[in-house]
Amino acid sequence: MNCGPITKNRNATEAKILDAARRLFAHDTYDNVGIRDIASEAGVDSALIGRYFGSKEGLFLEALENGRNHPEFLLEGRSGMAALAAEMLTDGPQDDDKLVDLLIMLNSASSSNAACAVRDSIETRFHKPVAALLEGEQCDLRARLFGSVLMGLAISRTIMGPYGVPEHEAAMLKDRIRTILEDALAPFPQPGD
Amino acid sequence: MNCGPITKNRNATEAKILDAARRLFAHDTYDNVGIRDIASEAGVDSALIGRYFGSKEGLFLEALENGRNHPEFLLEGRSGMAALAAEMLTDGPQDDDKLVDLLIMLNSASSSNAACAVRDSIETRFHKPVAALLEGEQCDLRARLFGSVLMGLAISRTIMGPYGVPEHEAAMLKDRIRTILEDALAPFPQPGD
DNA sequence: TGATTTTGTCATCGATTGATGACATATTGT
DNA sequence: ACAATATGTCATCAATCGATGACAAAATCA
Repeated sequence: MNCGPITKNRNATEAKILDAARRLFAHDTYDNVGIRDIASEAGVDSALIGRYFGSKEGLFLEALENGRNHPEFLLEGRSGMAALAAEMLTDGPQDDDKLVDLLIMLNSASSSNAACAVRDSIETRFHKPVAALLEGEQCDLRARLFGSVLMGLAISRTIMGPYGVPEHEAAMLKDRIRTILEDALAPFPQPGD
Repeated sequence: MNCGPITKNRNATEAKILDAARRLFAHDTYDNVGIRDIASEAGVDSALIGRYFGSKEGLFLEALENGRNHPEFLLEGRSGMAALAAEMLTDGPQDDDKLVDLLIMLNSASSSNAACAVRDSIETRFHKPVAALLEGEQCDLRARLFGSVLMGLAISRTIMGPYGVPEHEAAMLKDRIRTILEDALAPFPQPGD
């Protein structure tokens, strides 16, 4: 087992950087995460970020698109999607891979420096896939509504801390969140109804 | 009428700064709004911000607490609150005073530099008053849920632009948002139900 | 082993930020 | 009118940011 201190390895270093970046970007804004923070978290020199990823923005984009394309909960159908989201937002480790993808997008959405990239990413990797799962009219609008609500829940959890609810009430909260998210996804009443 | 160019007037200058600050903070993050931006928007020298408000953070706090205490829609009862929020978030001028108070809080919630102040403000000036209007159990939790959803809707509107929906579908969207917000506020089912 | 390339380190750049003291100008009070 | 104060302007500071070139060390290959 070559577990000794393999000192120089580009692939491993890139992975460490990317990992650290995803971890930090999931907990703070694009502007508030510096390349020195990332480098420090990754245990490498900050110059390597520029060398391997071109720029901070390049690293951010990589971190943004490195997640599993189409987060798993998108594959679970409409109500499963809401249920899983509710589950993730109430308990579960905040570093859950499924959440990280979302949080990276959502946290930095309001950083105007990254807004363009984030907006594209949200549109391409979130709204579109979600809308594609829906039936009926106004799929895009309903997908966006779903995303908006989810964004609020995620940011609130990140900023104000987890909802501190006793065990037996957490189930009710999850149910409520699930209801809300399903509401956001539900078709609008049609004239013919 | 003394409408001539009254050149030096501290009160008027402070008001101009505060106005500009509220306008800018309502459209962008705390970190992304510089004191030079504010000064430029207000048409004054940036040094006056430090002189009159102590620091950028001082100005931000002032802008945060300068709003009408208890936004009007908080006085309308639970369903009126949701309805008004839906109205504000879908159409209406984005500079509506009632919205500005909210947007200042919500936009900068994810800026860790202002997070502490914003968290306090959201807690004191939003969650608490909302919770006080509710009946039944878990008022604090339901108020926070309401705030979370509202935050998502507001940020989404700020970042991704207004929901571009045709006139006759906007009503459905407003209805849906109102439903969602009322859901967030509704009491949890009790064991005795 | 010695030459070459890859990988990591360090120092520093220019730009930007919030902040502040020195100075100029207007207002106020006598 | 003149001094005293209040208000506004300007230049500049230290700190931080992302970025980058010069150099050192390790890995690779002949």
